[in-house]
Amino acid sequence: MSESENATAPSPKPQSARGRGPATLRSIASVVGVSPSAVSMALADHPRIGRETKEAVRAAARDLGYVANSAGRALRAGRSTSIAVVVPNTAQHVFGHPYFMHLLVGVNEAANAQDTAVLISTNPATDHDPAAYDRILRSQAAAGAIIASAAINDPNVSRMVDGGLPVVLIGRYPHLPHAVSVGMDDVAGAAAATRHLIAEHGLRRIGHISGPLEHQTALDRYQGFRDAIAESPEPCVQSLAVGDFSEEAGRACAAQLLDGMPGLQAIFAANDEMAYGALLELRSRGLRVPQDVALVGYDDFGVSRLTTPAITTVRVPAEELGRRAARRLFDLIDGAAEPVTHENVPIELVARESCGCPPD
Amino acid sequence: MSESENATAPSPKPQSARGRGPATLRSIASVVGVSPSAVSMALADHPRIGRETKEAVRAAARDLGYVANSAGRALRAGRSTSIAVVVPNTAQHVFGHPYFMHLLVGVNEAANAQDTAVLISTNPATDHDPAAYDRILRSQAAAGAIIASAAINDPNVSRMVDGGLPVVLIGRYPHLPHAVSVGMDDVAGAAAATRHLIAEHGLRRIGHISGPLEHQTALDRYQGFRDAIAESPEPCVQSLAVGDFSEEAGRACAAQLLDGMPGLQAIFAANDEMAYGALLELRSRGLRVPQDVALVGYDDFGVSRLTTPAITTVRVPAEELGRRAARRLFDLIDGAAEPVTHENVPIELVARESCGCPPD
DNA sequence: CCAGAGTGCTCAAACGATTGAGCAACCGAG
DNA sequence: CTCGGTTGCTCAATCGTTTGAGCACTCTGG
Repeated sequence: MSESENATAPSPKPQSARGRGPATLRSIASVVGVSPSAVSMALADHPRIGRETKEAVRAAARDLGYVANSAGRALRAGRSTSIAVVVPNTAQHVFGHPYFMHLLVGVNEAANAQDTAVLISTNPATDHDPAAYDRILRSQAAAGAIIASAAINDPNVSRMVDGGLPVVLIGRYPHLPHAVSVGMDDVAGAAAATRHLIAEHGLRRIGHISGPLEHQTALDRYQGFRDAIAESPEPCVQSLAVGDFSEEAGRACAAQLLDGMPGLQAIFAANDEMAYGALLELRSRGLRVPQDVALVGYDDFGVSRLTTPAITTVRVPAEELGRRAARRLFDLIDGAAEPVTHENVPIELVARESCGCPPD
Repeated sequence: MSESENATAPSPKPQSARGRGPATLRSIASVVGVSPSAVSMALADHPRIGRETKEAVRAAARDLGYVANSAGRALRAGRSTSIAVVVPNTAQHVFGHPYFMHLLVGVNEAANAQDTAVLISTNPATDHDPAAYDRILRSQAAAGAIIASAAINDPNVSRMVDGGLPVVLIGRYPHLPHAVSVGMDDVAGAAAATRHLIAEHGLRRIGHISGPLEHQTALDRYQGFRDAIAESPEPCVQSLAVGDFSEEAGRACAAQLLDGMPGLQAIFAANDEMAYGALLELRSRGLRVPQDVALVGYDDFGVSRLTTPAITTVRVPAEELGRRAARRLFDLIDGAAEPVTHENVPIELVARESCGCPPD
């Protein structure tokens, strides 16, 4: 009541246009001398706003460094301007894994292109909690979510997929056929790796160190391994040890394979960490890699390149995975026609030394 | 049945309590039969709300899976419930660096404890843009920011520090004495590493591969290197090559040091990536590590542990850095008395094989 | 029987952005 | 001169949450 816009009211209230705090539509409005609505419409390039007004508004917005308040916009629009990247199980080795970081780089890039912020969401160590990411999503802090590295049986995943929020899964989820997901062909990748050992290096007695079998990725890589063995023209002997993607497990599983299978010629590990563990075990037994036992890993996030010998591996294009997942999520959010439910990014065998190939 | 409870208004408005979409204060209110205000106060455990009402509200909130809409809350409160982690310069080697990920783990942990979301903010590749993170902060999507790995001369940093938003810097910023920062004593760390080469292994001719000297971290590590040389009871000879923290630079700088300083006995690299590059160069010249040339790195994010020989390094507690930075940021946001402007987390020398110490 | 205190709620306003409805001014055609 | 259309804005309501003010009621002491 004691207020007005362009008037020079001597009221003590600091309701001034150029007051402290970030610029708002109102502050621009009072500078330009129009209503906040007009400012909003001008910035949106609404046809019913005059050219001069638009120019004046844009100039004032630039001068004041105006950026729309995200809470106000989200509240009105009914949806946030952020997307969330969700990592359901925060075992340290998951969130801390380089895979996740590469994913994030890709997601971030795609999100930047859409002027969208990226929210990281994970569980605290105590998993009896109703899940931190659940709260983030229910609070509508994110317009959608990308879910990475979930176990097959994680009930949270299907709950979120059915939760009404746009969700893109990373990986393959055959038991959730209606879910949108972006993954890679792990079966083909693992088969290629195994076939390389068989066909290029003539190895016949091969052990596989798999990941935990409640992860689809572990299942698929094991499947690819068996496929390659089965399709081999020469008869091959296979063996399996189940690990948990950790270096320690790789070491223990390698020991198990070596003890259980005389004349073992090669080990294919479902990720590089375990391959490195296997390398340590082989080395400690005085076995040479690749001369005595050949070794192949999976992932190629830097680990495998650094070891001596460098580990032959299958490159997982995590960054591309993140990029595509984000783009798909934006399609979902924008309600674009979306018949595609699963997309694979190409994988690639990276032959280094541990399989017996010549060093570079 | 699609209508409100106590009012039998025949209006066609689908204002029903249990309508589609997420639960709101209003929907709880109409279930319980009180006003939205009462619900809000009940959930906040306000003393002026009766015990029975509180219980009914809490039960209804639980049943409906109510989580406060973050946009509404942020708008009303005038501040977001997220914090941002900002990485000003997105050269791939910065955002993609494991350091960043460890930082994120720590930040995330502390943020989870405060029911706060973590926003990742970085620049797209094209840096002519007014900066993506700038927009995030100006849009008030975050209540505060943690800024990681900024160059000394990055004008964005001081702008953000002075921008009114609570900001915690990671690292040491001697030219921004009023800024709150969390870092580590790189001078001491580098001195310890260098001193180890001098005192434990008796080396006297030592080269340093530094990072880009517009980074305080690079300056401090170089300073520590020189301090250790200067304080040595035996006269030492030093030499410097300036890199950019990349493996390629490490390799080139190692070549430069080897060519420029006859009888070089040791190399101290300002990070592990460059130490690894140096290792490759030494190896390609047929020089043995550590017998011919000893090698020390800095960071300990996994790389240095994996190489052969494993690289002696200085452990940077990135996770702890992130944790403390987040906690300090919450202090700032909550307006806690905050005289402390800089805090150091302890560093630790990790002696492995590349310096000449016995393997494990 | 009434003042005063205490209890338990409701009301209304506010945060900032957006948008359908509406209104005033003007122009050209009839 | 008036009617219809167009232009260029303003108004008011809305999103969901929070909170100071206020209202109705009960209890207690005098």
